[in-house]
Amino acid sequence: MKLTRKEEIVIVAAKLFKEKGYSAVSMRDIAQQMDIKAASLYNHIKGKQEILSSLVLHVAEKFTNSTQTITSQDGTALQRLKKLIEVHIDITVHHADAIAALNNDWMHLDGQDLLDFIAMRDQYEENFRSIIKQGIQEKQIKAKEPEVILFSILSTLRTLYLWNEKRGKLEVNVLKKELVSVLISGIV
Amino acid sequence: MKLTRKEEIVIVAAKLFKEKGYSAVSMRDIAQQMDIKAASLYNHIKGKQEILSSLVLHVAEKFTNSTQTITSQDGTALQRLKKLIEVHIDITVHHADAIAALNNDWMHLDGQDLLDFIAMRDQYEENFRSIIKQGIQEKQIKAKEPEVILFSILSTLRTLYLWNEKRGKLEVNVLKKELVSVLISGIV
DNA sequence: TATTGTAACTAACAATCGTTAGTTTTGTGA
DNA sequence: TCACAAAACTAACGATTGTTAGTTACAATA
Repeated sequence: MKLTRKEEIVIVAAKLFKEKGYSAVSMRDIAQQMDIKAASLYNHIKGKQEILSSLVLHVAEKFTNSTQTITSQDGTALQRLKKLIEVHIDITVHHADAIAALNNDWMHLDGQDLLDFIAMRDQYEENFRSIIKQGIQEKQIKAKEPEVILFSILSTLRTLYLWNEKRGKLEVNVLKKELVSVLISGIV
Repeated sequence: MKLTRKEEIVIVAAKLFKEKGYSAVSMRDIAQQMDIKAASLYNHIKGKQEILSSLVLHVAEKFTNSTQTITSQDGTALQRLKKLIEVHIDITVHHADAIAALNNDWMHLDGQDLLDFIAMRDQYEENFRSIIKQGIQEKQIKAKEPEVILFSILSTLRTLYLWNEKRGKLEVNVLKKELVSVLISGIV
């Protein structure tokens, strides 16, 4: 499980991007954090943009792939929705830094990378939406405005990366159970 | 209701910050959007930092003040929690651009402004937390991990600014009612 | 030992950044 | 009409940006 030098750079950069955002982090910042000079980075990567796109597209693909699997599974809409939430939590816990960039810096992607990202993002969202609508049709989910439900769940999941450090003692499986319960059944 | 030139600048800057983030927006970008040259901005503001702090601290104070009022009101914890959510929605709908900066660019504040912001943010969060804990004690709210409940509600509220454009047809009062219902009573 | 590929280095580039100084235009009230 | 303040302008500054060119240090392999 030895990391390539490029992978090390991407990981270090992700931490910095999370703190200050892509635009506020310079190549010299990244280099300093790796104890080398900025020019040396270019032995391993094409440029700053490549760091961002490696970071963002890699984890975006992870989301897309996991989603596809679940959507084509058996069970009720509500069961698939729960499963979707759990998988999102799993990925978030294991890629918190990359998800910070995905959430906050995706607009700094350029060209085809940007188009690819938006396509995956839209597809991911559409997946959630259709499952929620199925749930309403099957009368498992309240006949509320589906967009409000979608927005509420996605907001919580997308911001989870911020909360991952403070999670602390709370084990992942407990977090999953509690969060699914709060999102699905409410708090009263 | 005539705006000062400084207020115009802050409003224009807020829109740009929302799109690309504080660091990626140059003074020349802001100036261009106002059809003047970058140097002319300095007749009205001290610098780029002042734009950010005007933007962020102003709306942060609005949140803080509204919160204080509600916390010292009568009623059950659950009623106060609902009221808190509604007020948050109100402020968000009317200051969506400023809230983008508050969410994503607060770390670029400097000196006392940064300290003031963090203090207000922590206080706001603590307010929500204590009301939730009261609700659990009064057995109106499920005895779930209070941090999970807090996180779930705050995440949704904080991300609402993103969703404000797509809200479109949905009227503010309907949004409030639906969102409070989803956050409190769940979706099943 | 000689060779080769990896990964670091120094130095510098053009472009852009926030900002300042000094000057000119524009609008308003006496 | 004149005076003054508000708000624009041009030009330029030093610093920092991402990146390139060319060179050197070091380890593994033949």
